[in-house]
Amino acid sequence: MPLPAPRAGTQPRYLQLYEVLRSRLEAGRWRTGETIPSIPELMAEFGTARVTVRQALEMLETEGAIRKRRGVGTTVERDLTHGRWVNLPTSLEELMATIDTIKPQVLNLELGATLPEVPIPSDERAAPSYVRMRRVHLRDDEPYCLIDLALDERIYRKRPARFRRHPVLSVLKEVRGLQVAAARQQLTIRSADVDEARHLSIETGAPVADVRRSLTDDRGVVIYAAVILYPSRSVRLDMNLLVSHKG
Amino acid sequence: MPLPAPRAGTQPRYLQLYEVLRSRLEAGRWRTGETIPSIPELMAEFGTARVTVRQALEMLETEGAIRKRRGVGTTVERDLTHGRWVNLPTSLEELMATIDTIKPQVLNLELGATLPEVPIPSDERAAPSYVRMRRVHLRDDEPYCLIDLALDERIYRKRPARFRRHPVLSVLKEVRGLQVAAARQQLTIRSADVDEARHLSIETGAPVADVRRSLTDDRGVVIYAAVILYPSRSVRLDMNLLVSHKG
DNA sequence: CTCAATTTGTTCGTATGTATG
DNA sequence: ACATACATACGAACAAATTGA
Repeated sequence: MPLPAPRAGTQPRYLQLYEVLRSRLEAGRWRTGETIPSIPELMAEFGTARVTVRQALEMLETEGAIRKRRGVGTTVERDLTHGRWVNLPTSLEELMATIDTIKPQVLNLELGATLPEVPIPSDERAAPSYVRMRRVHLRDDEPYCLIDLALDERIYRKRPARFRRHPVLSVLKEVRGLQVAAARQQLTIRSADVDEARHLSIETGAPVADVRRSLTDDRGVVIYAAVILYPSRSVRLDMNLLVSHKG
Repeated sequence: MPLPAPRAGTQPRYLQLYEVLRSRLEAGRWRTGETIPSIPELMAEFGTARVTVRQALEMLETEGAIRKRRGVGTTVERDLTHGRWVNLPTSLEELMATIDTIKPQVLNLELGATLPEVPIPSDERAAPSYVRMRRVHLRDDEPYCLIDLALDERIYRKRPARFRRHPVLSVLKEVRGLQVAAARQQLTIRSADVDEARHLSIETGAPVADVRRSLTDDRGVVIYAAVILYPSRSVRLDMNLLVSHKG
């Protein structure tokens, strides 16, 4: 009597296996040229059938990450350890130093708008009106983040064209007489909605890093607020834990 | 002619739908008692069949998040907006202030061990030997993080029992004559390995937040290093962007 | 009270994907 | 490669509860 296929999870086995093996390659468990565990070993470790292991390995081979050779084993072909991460800025300086070469693609622009849903302390208040833009940022013609931002309209009017065509924070430092008194960001992981997934070329429901930022001037007015979405696999955060907070 | 089932992605449709709807509930799109869109509306929005939508809603109903009533519609039962997040510390003070009530469960303890794979600057060096512990931290008897840590054995020997039974960093502040000169942490999102998933009661391949921390003393010796894994859905990071780095 | 519209519940048949042995 | 079992997903038709005109 054939055993029923006991599905440990919801994700197909061969994909789980693919993800795990790819993670290991990215983590550098084996060097380029080294031999990874044999198919029987992987069968034992993951408790799957031969065909299933092969299916996962085939995906990696198609990517050019590994190479299978009969009688030899499976070797690492391509170095995946330098995975392409977006390093999320953790200070205002870093944030404003964003490379100016990024060309945002504007999906949507609205004047006289309100703030997006960003956590704001009770002692801060909104500006009379904002420009609201929804944009996609591309890197190598691949979308890598989706932004819904609001900028104090009075500031926007000083350099509308530049604000439309460049990262807002990098333009902000050109504006004279602007005093940023508070800056915060909050990161959580959640599922991509249908249209969010479309803009980022990922799957609906896939995990994304949801980053919410706000900048406040010395009068307690929120001059900038944004919700930024990244495919979570491409996000990295480096934090210096020895810091003193200003203000 | 029945259309072939076009699988948009790899994750089953009903799960994608479940994730998205749950995210919307967590984001507070509808208040408790309010009616969410009808099944035909959801069918149209997501482009799925009736049964598939129902399958996703059933999962939410099982959780007690919603309630479906024939002829009436589907209403929000439980408030998911106050999701239980683990707030990741972003400074050493916060890190050391960890509540002492957490009871780690030790999976593994090894003396005379080496450092885990944590990014270390070239001007810092390892201690002669470390205690290496693998532990699971529980909250409400539910596992919420998995730690693989290394602590300078000379420091461990000063209070071995306390170091075994409590969060290491909270015990570290009791050690006299210790000068922490550098502290860093790095966060990335990746896939859970087989045994990692088992310890965290999640599925293999599910996204996890991989946090790597290190502490260095005033002589440039790495006294503590750890790889901590959280189910990524339960992680939140709040950052003050206006900081000045010490050192 | 009746009727129609809306909403969820149930059940077919069919096709395809996944996984085993 | 093959036979088998189970999961996923669609579309369609019909049933049952609720609401309001």
